[in-house]
Amino acid sequence: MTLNQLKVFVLVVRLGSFRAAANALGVTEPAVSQAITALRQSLGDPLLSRGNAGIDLTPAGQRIVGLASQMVNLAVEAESAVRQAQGGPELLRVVATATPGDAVAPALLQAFMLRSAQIEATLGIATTDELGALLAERLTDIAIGPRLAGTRFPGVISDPLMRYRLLIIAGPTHPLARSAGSIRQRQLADHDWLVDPSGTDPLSDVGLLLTRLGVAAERVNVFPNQRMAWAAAANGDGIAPAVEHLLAREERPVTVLAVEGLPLDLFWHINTLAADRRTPAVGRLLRYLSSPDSMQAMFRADGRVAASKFKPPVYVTIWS
Amino acid sequence: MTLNQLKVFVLVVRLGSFRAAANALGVTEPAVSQAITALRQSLGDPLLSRGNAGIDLTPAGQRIVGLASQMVNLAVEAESAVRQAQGGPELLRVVATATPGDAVAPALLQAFMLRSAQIEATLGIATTDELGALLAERLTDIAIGPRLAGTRFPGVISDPLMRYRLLIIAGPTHPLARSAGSIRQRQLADHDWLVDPSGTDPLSDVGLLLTRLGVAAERVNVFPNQRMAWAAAANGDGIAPAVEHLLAREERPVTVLAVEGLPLDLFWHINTLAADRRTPAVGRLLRYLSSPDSMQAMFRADGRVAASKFKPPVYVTIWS
DNA sequence: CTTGTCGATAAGGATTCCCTTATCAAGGGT
DNA sequence: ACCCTTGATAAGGGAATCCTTATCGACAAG
Repeated sequence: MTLNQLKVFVLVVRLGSFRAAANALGVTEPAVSQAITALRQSLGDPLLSRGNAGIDLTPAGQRIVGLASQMVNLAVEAESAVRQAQGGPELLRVVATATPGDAVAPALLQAFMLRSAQIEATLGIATTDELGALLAERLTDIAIGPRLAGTRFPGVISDPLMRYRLLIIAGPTHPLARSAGSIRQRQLADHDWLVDPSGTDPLSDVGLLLTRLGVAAERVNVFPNQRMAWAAAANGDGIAPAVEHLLAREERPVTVLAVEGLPLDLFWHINTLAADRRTPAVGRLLRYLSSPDSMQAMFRADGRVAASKFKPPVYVTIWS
Repeated sequence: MTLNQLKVFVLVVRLGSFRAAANALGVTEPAVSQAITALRQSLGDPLLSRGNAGIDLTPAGQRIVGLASQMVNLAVEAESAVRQAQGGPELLRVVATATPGDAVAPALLQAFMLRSAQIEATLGIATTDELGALLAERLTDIAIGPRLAGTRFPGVISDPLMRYRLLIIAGPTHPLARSAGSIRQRQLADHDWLVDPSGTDPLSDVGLLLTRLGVAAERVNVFPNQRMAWAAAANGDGIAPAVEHLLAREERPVTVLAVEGLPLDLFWHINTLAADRRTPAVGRLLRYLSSPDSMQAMFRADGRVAASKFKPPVYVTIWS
C-alpha cells in the first residue's frame, strides 16, 4: 500500500474510469491499471470492478476510499506544512479549463503574484470533468471553470469569478458573415468550427454549445488556443466561438455573426475547498479577487504571459 | 515520502532515539537512519536533530509529526477495514512486557479465542518504554504491562488486569535460603540474580527492583523466561524474582526468601486506546476480562501455550 | 458483424526502497 | 583522557515501485 497507489485509487473512483485517472495524472492507462492491481494485491480485495454506470466498489473498496482520500490529503498538507515552516514561498496550484486557463488565469495570477510576495503559482489545464476530483484530492488548490458546488463534490465552494459573453465569429469573406439578417442556430452545424481545446471537453461551455448545435466531430478543428483559432477564422477557414471582451484585442478583422440566441451570457467560477480546508494563499487570492485591481487584470488579459512565470507548469491533461 | 518512512519517523520521535525505534521495529539502526535521511531529503528539512534531552524537532518536524501519525493510523485502519469488510477474522495484536507476556498473556488470549470466534491474535514482547509508542501508532491494539495512562501518552487508557505478588526465591541449598530470620534488602545486591528478560528492561517491575537494590549488571543473568530462571535458582545458581501465583505450579523445590518489605503487591495493567479509537475486538476482550472465566484462565496459566496458536508471533523487540 | 472503448496483462527498463555489515565523527560520562 | 553511546555514511544486494509500449479479451453501440 503506497501513497501513490492510494492517490491513483481515489482518483479512479472519483473520475469513474481508469483512463480518466491516467489522463489527470499525466500517465498511461497501464500505469493506473498496475497501481490498482498492486493495491488490490496488497490489500487482498478487488476494491472495484467495472459496472454499468462506470465503476462499482466492493464493500471493502467503499470503506477504503474515504480513508485513502484522507491519507492523500494529509500527505499534501504535510508537504505544505514543511514548506511553510521553512518560510519558503507558498505554493498556489491553479487548474483551469482551456478557455479561462488560456485567457484570464495567467493575467490574474501574474497580477496577484505582483501584489503578494512569496507566492509561487503553477497553472495547469484540465477538463471540466477533472476539476472536482483534483480539488477534492488536493491535487490543486483552485479550479477555474464552471460552477462545481452542488454537484457530486460536497466540500467544494464556488464563487463567480467573472461574467463573459460567448459569441461566434467568422472571417469577413465567410458566407455566413456576408448573409444579411439573423442566422438560425441549426445552420451552424454545417460549417467547419475552429475551437480551442475546450471544444474537446464536452462539459465546457463551448463543448456544450457544440453538442447542442449538433456539430459533428469531423467538423471541429482544435487549435492550441483561441487566438490561433481566430486567426484561422479570419483566414476564412470556418467559424469560431469567441469570448467577447477578449475579441477587442484581436488585430485581424473578424465579423461577429448575428446568430439567434447569441451571444450567451455565461460565468466562469472559481472553485475552492471550504474555508477550513484551504491554504492561506487561497484565502488571499479570494480576497484579492474582490479588488478592482483584479478585474482590470482579467479584462486586460491578452493571454501573453511568459510561460516561465509559472514553473513548473503542470499540464494536467494532455489534450488528445 | 513513504508510509514506512513516516512510521519510522514517528516512532523515532516518540521513543526519543534512533536505536530505540530500530529495536521496536526489529531492524538495525542504519535502516532507521536511512529512512530518516530519505524523508529529510524528500521534504527538504532536517526534521529532527540530536539534542540534550533525546531529540529536538525542527519547526517543520513539529508540524509533521502529528500529520504523519495520522497517516500511519489511517493506513492501519484501512487494512483492518478491508479485513472486516471481507468477513475475515479480526486481528488482535497484543504486546506485553516480558513477564506477563510469558506468564499470563498466552493463556488469556487462548481462552479468549476459544470464546470468541473469528479472532486472530498475535502476541509480541516489548520493553516498557516501547509500549506507549506502539499503542499510539497503532502498531498494536493492546499493551499489557505497567500502567501507561497519565504518562506522556494522552490517548491511552489503562485498566488493572490482575494483581500479583513479586517475591524472591532461591534454591534450598543457597546460603540465603538457609539463613534464619528476615533478610535486609541491601544484602541482596551481593548475589547472582537469575531473571527473565524483563531484568534488562529498566522500567519493568523487576528492573525497578534491581535498580532500587543496586544490583550490578554483571550479577544479572538473563534467561528466556521465568521458569528457566527458577530452574537455575533451584540448582543453587543464585536468587530469582518470582510471581507468587505462578510459583505454585513449579515442580522443583525452591525456597521463598523472607526479605523485609517483600513480597511486593503489584499490578499488571491492560493499556488500550480510548474507546472511540479501538477496534471492536479490543472492546470484546475488555468485556471478556470482567468475566470470572478470564481470571481463572490467567491464574491457571503455566506459560505452556503452543507457540503456533499465535502466528505470526510478532516479537517486537530482540532482547539484547 | 464491425468498431471502439475499457481494463488486464506481458515484457522491459529505470529508479527507489529497504535491509544488511562495516566504519566514522561527535558528544557525554565517569 | 578514555570509553561508550549515538547518529551518519559507504557499499552492496534484493525486492518493489513506477513507467513505458504492445497486445488481448470483454462488451456495448453502430
